[in-house]
Amino acid sequence: MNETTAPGRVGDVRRRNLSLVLDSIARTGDAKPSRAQVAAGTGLTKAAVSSLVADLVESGLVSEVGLYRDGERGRPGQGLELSSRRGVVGMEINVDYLAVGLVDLGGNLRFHSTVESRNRGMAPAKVMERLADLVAEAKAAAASGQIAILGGGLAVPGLVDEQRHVVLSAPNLHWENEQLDPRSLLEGAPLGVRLSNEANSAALGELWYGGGPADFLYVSGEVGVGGGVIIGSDLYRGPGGSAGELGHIVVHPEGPACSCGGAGCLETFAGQEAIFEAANILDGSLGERTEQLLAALAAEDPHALKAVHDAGRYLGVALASSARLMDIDAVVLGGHFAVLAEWLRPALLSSLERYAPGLLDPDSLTVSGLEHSGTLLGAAGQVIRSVIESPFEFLLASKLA
Amino acid sequence: MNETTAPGRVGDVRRRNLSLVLDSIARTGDAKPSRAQVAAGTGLTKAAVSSLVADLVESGLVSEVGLYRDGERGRPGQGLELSSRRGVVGMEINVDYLAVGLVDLGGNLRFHSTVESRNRGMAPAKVMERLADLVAEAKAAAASGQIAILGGGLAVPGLVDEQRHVVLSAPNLHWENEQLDPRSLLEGAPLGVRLSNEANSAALGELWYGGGPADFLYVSGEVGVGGGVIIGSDLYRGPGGSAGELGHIVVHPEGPACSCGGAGCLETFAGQEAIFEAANILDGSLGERTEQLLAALAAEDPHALKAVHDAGRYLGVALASSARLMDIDAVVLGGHFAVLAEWLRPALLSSLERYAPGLLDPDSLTVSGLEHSGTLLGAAGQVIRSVIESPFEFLLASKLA
DNA sequence: CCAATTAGTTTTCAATCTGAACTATATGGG
DNA sequence: CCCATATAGTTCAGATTGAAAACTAATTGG
Repeated sequence: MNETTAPGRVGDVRRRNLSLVLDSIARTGDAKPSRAQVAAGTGLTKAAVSSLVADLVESGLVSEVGLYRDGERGRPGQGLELSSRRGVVGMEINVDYLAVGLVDLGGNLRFHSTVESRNRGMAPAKVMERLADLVAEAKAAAASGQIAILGGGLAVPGLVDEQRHVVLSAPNLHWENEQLDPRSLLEGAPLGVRLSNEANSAALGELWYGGGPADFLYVSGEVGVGGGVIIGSDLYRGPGGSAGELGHIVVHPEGPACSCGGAGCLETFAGQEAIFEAANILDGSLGERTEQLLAALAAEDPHALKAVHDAGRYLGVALASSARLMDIDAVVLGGHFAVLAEWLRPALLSSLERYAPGLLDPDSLTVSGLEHSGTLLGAAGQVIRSVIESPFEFLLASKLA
Repeated sequence: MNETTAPGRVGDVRRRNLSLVLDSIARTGDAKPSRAQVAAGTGLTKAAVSSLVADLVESGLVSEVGLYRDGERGRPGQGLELSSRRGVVGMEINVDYLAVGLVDLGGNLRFHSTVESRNRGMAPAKVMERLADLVAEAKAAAASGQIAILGGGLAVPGLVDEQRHVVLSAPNLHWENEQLDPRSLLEGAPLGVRLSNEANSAALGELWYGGGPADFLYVSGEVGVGGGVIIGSDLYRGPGGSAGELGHIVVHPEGPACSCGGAGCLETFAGQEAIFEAANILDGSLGERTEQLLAALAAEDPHALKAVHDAGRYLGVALASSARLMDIDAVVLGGHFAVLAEWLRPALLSSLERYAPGLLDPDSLTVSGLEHSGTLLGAAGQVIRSVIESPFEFLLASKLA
């Protein structure tokens, strides 16, 4: 007898409606809706919205921004917006860089800083130390902008246990079962720091801040090939929280061994290392090799062209299978794949047409426009969304404090 | 601005709790819990449960079944159960047979009948006519058992549009965009007839009535290879309702053309036709050929052994990819695969170990125990679940009638 | 036969939304 | 300048609903 659902109480109605109102304000975004508009948009009465908004304003999540005047007759409304005085720190640890950003509740990136850092093989504690320096900059920016930091989101290129703050496996960093202490980066932030997977966060960034559709597969070609599955405007995490491993879909049963222990995985054909190797580009940092690859492609070097063509072809195999299995009809390319999109796209589309004809409209294969801030925005966005989805808990916490 | 969520009203609490109570009674199943036990199980007060149960009893969904006595002191409770006087008709159209069953709200199969019928290429209207004869038997059984028929579920081996009652594509029946009128099979049933995919229904049958875990992939080897994805004790349907197409995962990029227009799909290696062909068993009906195959396997015929071994190997490729992508760690084999499990299993397990080492525990690869009634139970079960999940709507409807 | 125990009902209360009436503040025509 | 009109937002009565506690019902066991 699994004791699943909690009983409905009268008070639940308010929890839900607080979230509904907050979400409505968040969606309307720059339009800064009045209470009356929120009422119309949500289906609640003006009376209920007034009462709900009062709580949200008191908690500091929502602020009134002057009068709303549209030339019409009648009393003007008070514009409402998610407070720009509350923010979340987005953080990213990747193989060759660290990045930090400050995102306000409205989703505006108020501060952003990236530093190169060869993190592969570096001890997690050391990396966290470097990250703390960057976070200090973000804190300073928050202080000067009078932005209260509510929490943070930290994205890493690997599987994570969100609850226990453990990086279970990040092969490209050479990390395995590393216990982190991300909370210490932002002491005093009421919502703490949320650990997440880099590709999943990038997918969510695309969804919330990049204009992504309600359902899509996000494929990130970093050193590994990561993925994020967005279904119904939500991240599909899977029962154990590690769904979306597009890089380890088997695309050729006789393919080479993969770092995951399997064989024939997409990553062995379309990972950065695999592409560089096939293109015969072996020297330099990742950034330098990317430059060389782009130059070779521009010069129509046959090795480079074939390397990218093959990557696109196998990416097509993986996406055809995934799209069929999960019934998804849109794909967003990120990371390395976004950079290579021009050359990758034709091979990918023809591969999709071969293995799953008619399944994906070419127009629904798009490239992320967020570039390097997508992961950051997504990591921070998860904390922002958690507030929008359960403001009641936040209200309670802020009332106690 | 997508107008998504409806506002929470005070009355929603009762809707939810009606469902909670009904679900609690359904789960407890044969134990026939008292109101006090339901209260303890749900977290509601006895007062609330009393009031909720009163509505459910009045509607006929729940019945009181005498006194509950356990030898303890104190007033005995009234046992509660889902009414055995309310039933749903499960129906299945498959390539070579038709089946009908009558399932009461408690999930008991009260009547079951199957007839052979070569439906491949037959006009849908003709098939529905034959099905109606079987349904008449089920109606008679319901009448003699004083069971009121609330609705029906009809499963077909193909993609369906549940809302419009259209079979979009059932290649093995040679049906394409066929408009059915399943409602006419059960006129007067308040909940109508729900059209569903065969593999999805079988997966749900396994979940509700076959003891399946909360998360698993169901693979049904019928003429085609179908699949159902169960996540969090619910069917994953996908944005367009056609998720779970395990049969069309690409398992070899140089594989043969598939009936779906693609190439290298699992179905071209592990579908019944493919296995029979590889085993060199070419004559007779599907049932006869299955007998021949089993005999050949028992006789250790090398063609037959290799055919099944290859099917298992490619099934492993597809399951490794799917399990990784969706983060699922259990598999249930149904249909043909259940019949062949003894020979299929070793190849499948070694394939899984090769392509996704450590991902699936061998113990979590199981065989469906429901045999041919799984699909039927699942098809009917969907209607039963819809009542359990929103009894309020049912109460309203039955009050109007 | 009565104390103890458990089941189920009744009563009172608080939370919360709806709907209608009311107040507040703007525009625009005479 | 003033007032009709229109829109925003607030206040208040009414309805629904579950929690909590008191109460009634039915059984066991000494």
